[in-house]
Amino acid sequence: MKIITRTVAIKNLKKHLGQDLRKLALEHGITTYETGKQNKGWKGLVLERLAGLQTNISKAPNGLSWELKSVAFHTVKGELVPKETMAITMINPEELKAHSFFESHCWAKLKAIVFCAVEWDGKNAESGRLLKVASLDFAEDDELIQEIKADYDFIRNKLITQGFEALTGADGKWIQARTKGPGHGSISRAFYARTGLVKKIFEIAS
DNA sequence: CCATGATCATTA
DNA sequence: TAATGATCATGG
Repeated sequence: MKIITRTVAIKNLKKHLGQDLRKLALEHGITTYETGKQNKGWKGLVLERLAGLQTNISKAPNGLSWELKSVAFHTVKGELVPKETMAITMINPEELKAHSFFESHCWAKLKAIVFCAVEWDGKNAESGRLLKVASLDFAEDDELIQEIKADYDFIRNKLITQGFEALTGADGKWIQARTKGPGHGSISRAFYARTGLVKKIFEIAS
């Protein structure tokens, strides 16, 4: 199996800048929504494919390598802004209690992340152009990181004092602990990056 | 069956 | 319009 580094992945992804993701999905045999069903994760799968990855690094329980994320952007008054929040990683209550921010998967992923901006028009995703690819290297003393850490600590503290169930998407300024489960009664949680954070990240990366 | 991808639906 | 909470397809 071939090892894909961040640099290589970005290089691969940049070859597809400006292209239509939907078409690429078709070429790679990835189901989108055309089967009549709704595959909400297809863009992520396509991107992973384009980067040269196998389709199963997604689980990344150990966060050993880097993360590939895509964000939907839409245009507001001629300016490109993040349309939605972005999932960062699952929350494991026990690990959240045990680890500090810089020990967490959240940080491990955040500091080695590769963002893909995707233009997203409407619900059906007919035109999904790959807008931009950006890699990021956060420093621990970064001002922004300190604020994110504060959010992490807040959420962590709430988990410890009020329990896992008390967490809500309203917590946190830059990151949030939103529900995210299989979707049939079973509910778990994950860290999400708010749109403001996504925007900031792109400003830094530019 | 559950974890992971990320969006969709609902409400304020 | 924005924000939160819930949901779906896929792979192992």
